Order: sequence, then structure tokens, then C-alpha cells
Amino acid sequence: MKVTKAQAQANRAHIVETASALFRERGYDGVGVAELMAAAGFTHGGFYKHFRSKADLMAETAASGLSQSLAMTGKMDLAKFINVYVSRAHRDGRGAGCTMAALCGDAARQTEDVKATFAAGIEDMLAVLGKEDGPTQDSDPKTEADSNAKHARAKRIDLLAHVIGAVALSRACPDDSPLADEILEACRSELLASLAPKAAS
Amino acid sequence: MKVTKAQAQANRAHIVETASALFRERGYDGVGVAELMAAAGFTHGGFYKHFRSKADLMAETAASGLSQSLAMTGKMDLAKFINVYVSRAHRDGRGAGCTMAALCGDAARQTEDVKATFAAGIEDMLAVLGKEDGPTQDSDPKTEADSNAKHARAKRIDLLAHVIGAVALSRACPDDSPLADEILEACRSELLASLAPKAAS
DNA sequence: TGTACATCAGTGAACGCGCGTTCACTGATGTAC
DNA sequence: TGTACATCAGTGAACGCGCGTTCACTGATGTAC
Repeated sequence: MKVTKAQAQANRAHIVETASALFRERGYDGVGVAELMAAAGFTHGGFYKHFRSKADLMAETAASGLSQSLAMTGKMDLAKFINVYVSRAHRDGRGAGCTMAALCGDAARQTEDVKATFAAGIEDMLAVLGKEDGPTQDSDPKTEADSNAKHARAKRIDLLAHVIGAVALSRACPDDSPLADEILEACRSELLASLAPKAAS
Repeated sequence: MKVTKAQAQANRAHIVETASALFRERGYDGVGVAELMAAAGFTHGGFYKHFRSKADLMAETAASGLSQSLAMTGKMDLAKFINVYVSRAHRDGRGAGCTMAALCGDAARQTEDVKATFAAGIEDMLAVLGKEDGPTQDSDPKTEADSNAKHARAKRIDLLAHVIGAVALSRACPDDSPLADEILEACRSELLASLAPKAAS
């Protein structure tokens, strides 16, 4: 039952995509190789024709998941980003949502390999988040320009940690808990409010 | 080898304490019953004389871990809290640190039991965090008092999600990564800055 | 273009291993007299 | 207070199970002539 080289490559990509969603939904330890291959439409034996180990796949899904989040974020301004990210839809749709929000807690306990992929994903996300306020901040060409750029980066980092914390904390509450929704709403409105002063100044 | 009733109770508490730290360090799936009992100085067989299942213990460690975090937070003002929470010492000392920061990602995938314990812990933490700004906010007895109180609560929720996100994101970076430290520093200074306007107004 | 052979993606049984849990047993503690 | 017996925290071997991984095998694809 051999298969075209192109087909094999497509199958591999499909496995990564399927595993990425499953890992986000149930964590790295929550999905086994056999289950993940079955979900992708294969038997477990073929897994090692594509990947050296489950840990290898974990690193790959992190990379693919992070770049997917990136692509979705690319087209939004900050207010839109906050509204989409800090939302019930995102909280409840782990499989389709952001890898960082779903797995940063797990990533902290994985190999340096996975963590390095996460760090790279964070850097990429910061670049996308900064693409709009970069020019705005740099419009002041004084000696303070450098310190402004630094501060702009700090604010983007802060924003990212903030939205991730909001979603992660909300997810830790029982499914129908009022607190879960309250966390989302409180963080969303505070985040949007923190955007306003900048536009006004 | 029976043991005094008081001793048995102390042993049980010791197991919960040991497990709580281990779970924070390595996650619920990262520590087995046998290992956890050995760490507490016992053999694994006796585990079921104290707990009905590992899931039961997980819920108990969440409760004990959260109330421990609470006790530590109780004595600080907000600036001190931020400095202690969003720090390298906290990020690197998972076992001794906050249960919410270490396990909120895992808790999201656990039983409603564990999640309910988390929600209760969050409420308790909000109460402690609000004990100092409560009087300050309520000092305005106008018709807006109610809306002020609501906003004060929203701000506390936002603060909690924010600090948790900062620590969680920093932990997802490689151990010696500059980004890991940068995240902590950016979030800490932004968080402290967000405290200032309130004092000035 | 047609034939012969090597390749290798995918299959499914099997492996060793560690997990959560159960169980018969021990012996000091707690209790009844 | 002293004796006899029940209790039950703690022990360590054993259980079934699912995990990640290996392996001999299949058969269509890709390649050499």
C-alpha cells in the first residue's frame, strides 16, 4: 500500500494539523499516538515513518500551531485582536484557538526544543502585533526614539501576556460558571480601555 | 504497623502538601501515585487508605495550594504583590509558587470538581487583592458607588489574569532565554505603571 | 514504451514499561471488660 | 490498672490496561535498463 510521494507529504501535513488541534484540546499527555493517527485516518504503526518520536511531533505541532495563530492575527488591528482573542468563542474552541493560550502551561514542562519553538512563536507574534504601532511610535525621531521603541515592545509583550492570562484563567473555571464569563468581560474591557489613552494623546 | 490517629492525620496532610508541590512542578500527569507517596516517605499501597483516587487528591491539592498562595498574598499591598508574583524567583520556583500560575492550564482539562476548586480559589484571591482598595473605592457614597465597586472588582480580576499570564508565558520560554526575563520585566513595569494613575487621581 | 526490481508509506500484531488500583497481610493503637 | 480483641494505617506483591515504540509484512510507486 505504498503511496505517491506527494500524497505521503500531504498525509504527513494532515497528521501534524490533526495532532495540533488535539494537543490544544487535551494537552500533550492527553492524546496518544494511536488515537492521534486514528483521528487523522491512519493506523498507529505508520507514525514512525513520518516522525522520530512523539516528542518530535510535539515540537512540530507547536511550530505549525503558532504560525497558524499568527496568520489569523495578521489581519486585525489591536482592538479587533483583543475582541477576538478574549472571547467566549476562543475560550470554548480550544482546538481551533491559539496554541500559546492552550499549551503554554504544558510547554513549560517540555523539552528545550518545544520551548524554543514557543519563544520563536512569541517573537513572531510580537512582530505582528507591533506592525501597526511601530510607525506611530517611531514618528518621533528625537533621541528618545530608541526608548520609545523599547517601550512599544514592552507594551506588546505585556498585551500578549495579558490576553493569554485572561483566556487561561477563564478556562480554569467550571464550564457554566458565571466567573468564567466575568473574567473574560473584565479583562476585555480593561484591555480595550488601556488602548484608548494612546489614541487620545 | 498501625499508627496514632493524630499521626495518621498528620501523614495525610504531609502527603497532600508534598503532592501539591510536585503537581505544581511537573503537572498532574507528570507525577504518579507511587512516586508521590515515596516523596512523602511512604509506599504506594497506603495511598487508598487516605484518598479514594488520584483525582480526589488532585482536587485536595488544588484547595490546599490555593489557600497557601492566599496566605502569602494576604500581607502585601498591590505593588509588593506584583513585584513578588511577576519575578524570576516565582517563575523558577514552581513547586513553592502559586497554584493558579502553575496549573491553570492543566485545571482546564480536569473534572468540574477541580475547576470548581479553582474558581473558589480565584474568588478568595480577588477578596484578598481587594481588601485595600475596597475602602478607597467605596469612599464615594454617590449613586455611582455600585458601579465603582463593580469596576474595582473588574480591575482586580484583570490584575490577576495579567500576572498569571506574565508568569505562564515566561515559563514557556527556554530556561536561559533573554525573552523569558524580558517578558517578566515588561509586564512588571507595565503593571506597576498602571497602579500609579490611581494613586495620583 | 515496456519489463524487472528496489523502495518505502502504511498495516497490524507484539514488545516492555509504568500507570492507577486492588489485595492479603502486619502489628501497633484503640477499646471493651 | 491489666488483659483480650478489634481496628485500620501502612506494606509490598500483583492486577489489568494503555502507553510509546518496534517489527515483519504488503503492495503500489518510482527507477533502471
